[in-house]
Amino acid sequence: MSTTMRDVALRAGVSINTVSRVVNNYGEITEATRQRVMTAISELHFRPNTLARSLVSGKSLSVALIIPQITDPFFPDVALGIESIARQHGYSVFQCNTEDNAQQEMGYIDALAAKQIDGIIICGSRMDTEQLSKVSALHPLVIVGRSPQHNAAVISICHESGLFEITSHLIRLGHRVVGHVGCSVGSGVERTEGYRRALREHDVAVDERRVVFTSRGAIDDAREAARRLLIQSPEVTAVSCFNDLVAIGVMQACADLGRRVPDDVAVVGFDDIALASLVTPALTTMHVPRFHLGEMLMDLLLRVIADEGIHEEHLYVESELRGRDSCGARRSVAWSPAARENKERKSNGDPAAAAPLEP
Amino acid sequence: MSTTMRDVALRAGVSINTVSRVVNNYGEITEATRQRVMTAISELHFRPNTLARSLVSGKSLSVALIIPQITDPFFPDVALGIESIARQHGYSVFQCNTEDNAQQEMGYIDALAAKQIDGIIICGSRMDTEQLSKVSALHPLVIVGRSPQHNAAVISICHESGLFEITSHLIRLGHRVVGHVGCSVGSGVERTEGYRRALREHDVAVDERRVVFTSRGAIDDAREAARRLLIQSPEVTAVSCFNDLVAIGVMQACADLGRRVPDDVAVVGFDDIALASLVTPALTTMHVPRFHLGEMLMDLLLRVIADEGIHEEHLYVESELRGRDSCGARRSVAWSPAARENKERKSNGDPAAAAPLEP
DNA sequence: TTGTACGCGTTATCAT
DNA sequence: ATGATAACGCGTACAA
Repeated sequence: MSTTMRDVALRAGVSINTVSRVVNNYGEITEATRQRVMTAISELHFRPNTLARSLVSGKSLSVALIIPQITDPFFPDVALGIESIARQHGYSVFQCNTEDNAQQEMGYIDALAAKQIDGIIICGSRMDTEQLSKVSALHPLVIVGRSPQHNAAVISICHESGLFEITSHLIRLGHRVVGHVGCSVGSGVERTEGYRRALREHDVAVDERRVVFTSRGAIDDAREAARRLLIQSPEVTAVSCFNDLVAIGVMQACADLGRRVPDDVAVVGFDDIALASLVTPALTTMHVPRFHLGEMLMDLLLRVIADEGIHEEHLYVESELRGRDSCGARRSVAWSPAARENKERKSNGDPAAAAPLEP
Repeated sequence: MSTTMRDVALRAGVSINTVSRVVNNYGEITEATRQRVMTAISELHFRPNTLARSLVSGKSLSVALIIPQITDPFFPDVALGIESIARQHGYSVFQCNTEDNAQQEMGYIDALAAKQIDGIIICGSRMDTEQLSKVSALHPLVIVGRSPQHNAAVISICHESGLFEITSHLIRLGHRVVGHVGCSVGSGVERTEGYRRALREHDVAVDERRVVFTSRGAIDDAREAARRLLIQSPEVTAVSCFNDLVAIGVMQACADLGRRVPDDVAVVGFDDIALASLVTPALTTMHVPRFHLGEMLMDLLLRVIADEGIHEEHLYVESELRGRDSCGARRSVAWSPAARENKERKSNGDPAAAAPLEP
């Protein structure tokens, strides 16, 4: 067992209380005794027992980060931002992967409550709105990326408007038959809705046969789903996707079927994970500032913890179009004069790279 | 504040002790009182306070995972394996990113000790051998990927023999001028040594001007380093790398300098992160079973925790050659008849894919 | 300025 | 079979 305040007190010839005072810089002490205590502390390598401290204070100085899949490259960046702010404030972070399983997510929340966690951050929850409300009523909680009203603190990525923007981008490039590979869980619903709105607002027909879904947003699933889409609706000239991983699956499906990207099919993603700029062709996508999102999440959680009681607050992180090569030139189209010029440049970059669209 | 055993005891009309008994299935109790307590527990939603429990038991049921960079795709897989086993045994995992900083690493260890952590897993430590020994003497510790003797429990990736194997693979393909982009920290030293041994054992001259280093094993650094290498030693026809990220940096540098991969320069990586099979050309690399490594680490840590006292044990995880496209055909070389055949196939796959080499 | 005593929520030893 | 009671290590009114 490690050394306790008792040991230090004995060694320094003072009471336990005095030790506590110097450890916490509280009350008044003679410089002499403070020194005696200090040396005793360092001689014995004393570290206050956080457990005992937490037991009396009621604060454990630890929070939990619940994510569906740490292996999805989206989350590590967020996790790093969270940990960075947490560290600065003396908080530790429990890592909780739910493996996309709502059951496991609830199991974690239960276990964490028993651990006297001070707060919880949930990214990409697999629970429903009602469950989240309940959790929010019981624990300081910050969630990311769901609809606004949870009587909770939430930071949203602009899913709907993001997919609206990038799908609009495809339409402006001249595409009239735009498919979509979505995700049936989490933020997938909102993102797909943005796709639909873009088509509607630009008077492009929405045909639900050109919309397919993956259940996990993983590359392999997407490859299969995209294969179905491209075979059933070979007329699509562009595909907007739930996220970058899905987009990469779509590009693989294109390769499988002998369709060239971007010449035959333009593909766009979402999130701008590192992978997006490394695949060939480099993926046009919406950049989401993930590290910063993590920082915002932890900052907000600290405020929620400080306020006792329900803390309703809703923030947004803006995403930003990153034009690359995967939706480069469009085949000649009467509609857009720009398309002609683009054709000359072949797939040498997306026009948006030069002139980003306004939101 | 949450409900305590006291509350339950009051409600059920029994003593606190009795509640403790039913919660922990210990001692003998009448079925009647057990039921009374059980209903009180569920009515009040009682969860035992882990902090208090830990304070008396001396075990916190939580461990820490220390890694240099969660954003390096190598680590999330390991983390997932660790968490998977940890969960099964009721342990929680603290996430600790050191940002490649030994100082921060030590800071974490200090803080964790105060948190009464039951054990620590360190991947890719930035501390030196002596510091690690000290830590190992103080806490149940498992480390990964350093030299055998730390009077600690360690699981090693076969760095040296892995790079030996893959570099040998390049030589067998006919390459006689093989460069190397290494990493100056962590396991980089051993890996580079494997590269050197491969050259020596195959009677290929080792020329240190063809060896350059990155300080972090990141893509951008590697791109710069490789640029230097390719300009200073344009005669190299193959490059073996510290890891996949570095290999990708090397491929980028090749693109920058107009050298084609694999036609002009063959490139091989290490680790087989998801990215490796997604870049173009797909990267030939050594596959490291990361999830399984994570499982082994946590299993071992549990044994270390069970044994009190120093636990010396040394396990290995084998890596395995994954032949892909990045070191495909070799230009005609008198030495190897196979090279000729390969030439016909162009870069349609690495020979190793069909016939993996024996270790 | 310093020490005493009690409580945080639980487990465990000893009575009853 | 159940109930007092004393730890576990620390914070903090309150007393000295």
